[in-house]
Amino acid sequence: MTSTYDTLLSRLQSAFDTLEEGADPVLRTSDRSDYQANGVMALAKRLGRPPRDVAEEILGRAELSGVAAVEIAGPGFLNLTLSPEFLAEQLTGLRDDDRLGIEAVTQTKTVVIDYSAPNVAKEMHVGNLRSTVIGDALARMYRFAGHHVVARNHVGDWGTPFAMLIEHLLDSGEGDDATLSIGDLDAFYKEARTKFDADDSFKERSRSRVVALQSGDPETLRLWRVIVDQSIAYLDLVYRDFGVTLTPNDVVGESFYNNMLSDVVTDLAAAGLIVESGGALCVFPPGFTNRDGEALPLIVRKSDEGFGYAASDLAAVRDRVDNLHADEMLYVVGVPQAQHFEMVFAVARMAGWLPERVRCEHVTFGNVLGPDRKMFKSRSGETVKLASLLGEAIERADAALQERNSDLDDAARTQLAVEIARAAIKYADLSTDRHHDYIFDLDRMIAFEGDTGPYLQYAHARLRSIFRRLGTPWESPVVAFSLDTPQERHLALGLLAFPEAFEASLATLQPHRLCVYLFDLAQRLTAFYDACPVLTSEGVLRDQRLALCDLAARTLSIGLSVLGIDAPEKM
RNA sequence: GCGGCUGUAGCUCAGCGGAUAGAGCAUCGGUCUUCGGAACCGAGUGUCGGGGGUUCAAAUCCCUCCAGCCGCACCA
Repeated sequence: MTSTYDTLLSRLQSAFDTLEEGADPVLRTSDRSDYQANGVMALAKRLGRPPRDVAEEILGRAELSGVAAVEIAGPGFLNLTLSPEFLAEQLTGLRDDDRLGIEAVTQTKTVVIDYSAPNVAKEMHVGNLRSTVIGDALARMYRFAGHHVVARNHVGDWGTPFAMLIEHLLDSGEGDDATLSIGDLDAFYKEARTKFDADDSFKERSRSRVVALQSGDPETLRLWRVIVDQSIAYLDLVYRDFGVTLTPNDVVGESFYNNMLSDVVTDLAAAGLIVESGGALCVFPPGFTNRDGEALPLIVRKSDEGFGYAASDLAAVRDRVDNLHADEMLYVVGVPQAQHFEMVFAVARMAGWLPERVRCEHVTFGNVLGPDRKMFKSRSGETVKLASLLGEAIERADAALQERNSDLDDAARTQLAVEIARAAIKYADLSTDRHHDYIFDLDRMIAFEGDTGPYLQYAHARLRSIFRRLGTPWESPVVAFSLDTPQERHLALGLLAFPEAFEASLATLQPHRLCVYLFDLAQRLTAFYDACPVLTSEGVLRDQRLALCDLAARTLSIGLSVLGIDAPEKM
């Protein structure tokens, strides 16, 4: 079905086109009418005519009869009020559409989304939260839109940190390495790090160990494998706990690109892009300077002949374009890496590895802050582990559920607590503009009131309970939606706006737009719910209201699931 | 120094070229003998960091200043 917005837009567009080809009607939802078109003023300006005049002419040419009533207001706004017939028709269209008006794309693209990317030797912590949550939401949204998503979890399983770990492992005696738990590894990593920072000879040995790793020394690789295997198994558990779609198959870490790194250098050299500087092999993409105003290099091979992460990132670009046939590549990585990615993309373009047709974007995000507005840390000043974050959220959700003395048994209640906890954490992360930092406040995000994940889940569960109370399976009858109360109409308009909200959210890679939409819908819903009796109403009115409830429940369910948030049937 | 990001109601955040700047929380006041009250309705508060400029129209675009955060060659 054609969405309400698209229908209006195309009608208006035809009329605008007759005055100036391609003139933008600037169609928006409105608080003064259902929709408003603001494009007349700009057009009139270009035409050198009085705006209201132009508005009249557009009105005369737009085929809107049966669709919307239009009024010219103020300097030349077009205020559109949807006709009852059109509203009813659109709602009927939604009723029969599993996708609620969101059409699957006709051209399926292969979209490679690089996200999460923890370090395999460490436990996952808040620093990994946003990439994981935002990336997973984008992956789900792309899939729903009908694209082919290839998730890549570019874990840090290579290079100096790993060399450092192996070196430390040798120092302290390997022992029964097969029993190294991830908790041990985390402590182990910290020890190694401390030693690396304090001890120059250890640092040197680590650097040589990188080379051994990169050149495939068997003993080095054996130790490496031990650590990696355990880490991947651990990561999988965390992703499952959080309801993240990443699997071990998506783990394609830095190590994967190891055997492509020398080709990166050779091919860059062949293209005449490599410059040696201070013993390192570099590419100088134009437009990047350091603090002294000198050209800034992208170091592809370090002076110790080890490869840096620029090399593996370049190899990854080639792999994704050549072997995965990516039409679009997203890197969900924090903003501090902005310059690095700009340089990598620039070099890839210079080398001809990244064709113009491939959209390649660094999807940045801000920091997670504590209540003091500084980087979120535990009371003791340590980074907070995702497992403990979720654990605490689950405890609180569970406690809240127990207070409501529901009829759930322990197992069901615990499961529900998990779903609520995930929703709280994910929604808090997704619902603000990803560019901004946000303050992590568990009390607020897990509240059942306000703009929170649990509130949206509850809105959905309330609807589902209505249908449960019916006692018999309900199938939406053909109803003539008449929408006689303002709340019904308001809700209906909200339901019809789902496609544009979804599409805008996806097009801008900003999941928070979908969150804003869903919260607004939930508010319309509760207002409706309060003003319009459903089960106690009768006849066609009851059918109509049930149909609205059904649509709202489906919209919330799809909207939440596409964000990676569960929509429980019962709360 | 250069570059980037951020500065909107007491707090947390939407809005990013359109008509009186919105929501949640908190505060205050109401509603309803609940189709699940984990509800609804109403009220108040804003130099949209400051100052210039562009525009019929600026929180939104440009310049500048202030404040804060981040990045700026061999750690990823």
